[in-house]
Amino acid sequence: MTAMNTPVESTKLRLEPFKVACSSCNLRELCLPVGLSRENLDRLDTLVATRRTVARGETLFRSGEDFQSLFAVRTGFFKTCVSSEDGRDQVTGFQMAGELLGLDGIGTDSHTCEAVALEDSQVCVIPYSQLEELSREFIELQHQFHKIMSREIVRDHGVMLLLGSMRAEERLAAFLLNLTQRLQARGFSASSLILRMTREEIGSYLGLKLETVSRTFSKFQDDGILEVKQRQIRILDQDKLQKLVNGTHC
Amino acid sequence: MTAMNTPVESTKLRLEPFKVACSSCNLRELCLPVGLSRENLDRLDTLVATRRTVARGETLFRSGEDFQSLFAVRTGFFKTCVSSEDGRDQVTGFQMAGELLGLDGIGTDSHTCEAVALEDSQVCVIPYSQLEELSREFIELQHQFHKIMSREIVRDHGVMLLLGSMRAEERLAAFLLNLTQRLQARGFSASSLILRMTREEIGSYLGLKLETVSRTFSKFQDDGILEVKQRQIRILDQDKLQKLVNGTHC
DNA sequence: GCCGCGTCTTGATATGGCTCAAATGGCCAT
DNA sequence: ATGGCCATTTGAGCCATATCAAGACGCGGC
Repeated sequence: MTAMNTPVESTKLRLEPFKVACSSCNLRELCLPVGLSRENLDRLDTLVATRRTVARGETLFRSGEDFQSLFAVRTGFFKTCVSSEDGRDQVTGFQMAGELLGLDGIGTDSHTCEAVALEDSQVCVIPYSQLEELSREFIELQHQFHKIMSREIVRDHGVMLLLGSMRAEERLAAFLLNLTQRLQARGFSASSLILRMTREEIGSYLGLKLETVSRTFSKFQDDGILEVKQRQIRILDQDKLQKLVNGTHC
Repeated sequence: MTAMNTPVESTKLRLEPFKVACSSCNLRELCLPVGLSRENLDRLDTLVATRRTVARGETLFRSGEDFQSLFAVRTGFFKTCVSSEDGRDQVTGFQMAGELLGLDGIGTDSHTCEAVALEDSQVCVIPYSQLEELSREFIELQHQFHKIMSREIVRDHGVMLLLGSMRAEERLAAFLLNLTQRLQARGFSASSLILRMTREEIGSYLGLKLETVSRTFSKFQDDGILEVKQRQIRILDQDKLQKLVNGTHC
């Protein structure tokens, strides 16, 4: 997919100065511009003026780095990870087109997690101080921004529920349903997807070891719930997946 | 402690119309007013005009309820829980004086978790639409509010790390250190505390069963790390606790 | 086409935390 | 003080997932 830009010297920050407009972006119904009027959309365009390309495997920002901007995923796929002093780390989320990265940095003016591209990606750069300024001027932007932050908190609570009280099969089922739901909202198939992350990354997100993730995929396949060909997944029985999540397993 | 108001008909919503001022509140350095100038503090006072008393065991808001206001804990102690359709539930946090409740409601205009008082408590009511309005007027309020939301996200990521990758002892150690840190910031002892929640609630928060929590407390006592008398905890060896969290156990 | 490496699968075994069960202790209402 | 109830502790056995290990698969580079 997303076969863009030939590989160049990595780590080098690549900004695209050409004008990229929220007002004409096909993600505007999913992203920050939700709810903005035509005219306010134009104002937003003055703010979101640059894009940045991040090659697969590269880091958009790291823990400890100065926080300056939020990023909206334009194309591609990211993971975010936190790590403790002793080197343990935990994937805290996977982000796809239209989703915001960097909200963690606002609280302390420096990032507390790192964001890594899982495929060649492009993000829109949203300078935070300008976003604050603009959101003081029009209420819909303020509103939408607050909603996005709040939903991130709610999402996190959902992950806590998953990590705190679900068994391996339930976790993986919940994960797959969540992914497909989000993909579907972006116009992709509800039943067929390509995983952009490794079993280990899925495991980290779900609080499981990669072997357990792999075994659970195999079990789902044996049970006729999924067809698994490496990272290519087809969902054969959405109902069973849903029932697993709802704890209808006893 | 906090021996206030004699028990009355519960569930009944109790508002205190008398003027309560952020500007003279001893929590203003921990709470929403952080960073506000004298004069802006006065403006904030016009917004935060009522308090609400919540008796131990009562609910401040429930999942599904309309979201109208945020709440700042003035005195007392709360837990927040989310629950899945199948009745599983998960404590997502414990809140003490100066901390905000209700941020989950912004995203969908209705609460997605419930907040229960673990002791007789009092909260300041912060009407959300007025908060938005006022934070469009002065930047410091906007800034502080955003920081609070962002820190909640960062806190949640920390809990994910805990739930996803720590063992029981590490979880409990991290929990105790976090509690004492926050209590200390409020002028309480760093080494002695009274738990306001049951073993089961701690377990839910930490993704453990109550028996495991109890056993781990006992083990910490045997190891000379804690003195445990029911809910009264004294920390005898803060260093060992810290080392447990940092994974220096191998 | 073949090699090498990273990813994934699968098996065997170990174990941390869960489950079930019973006993103890505190506290409130009488 | 007494009884009853809820929270807590503790024990014994079990199970889900981790760990360790080996092999298979697939992909990019030569």
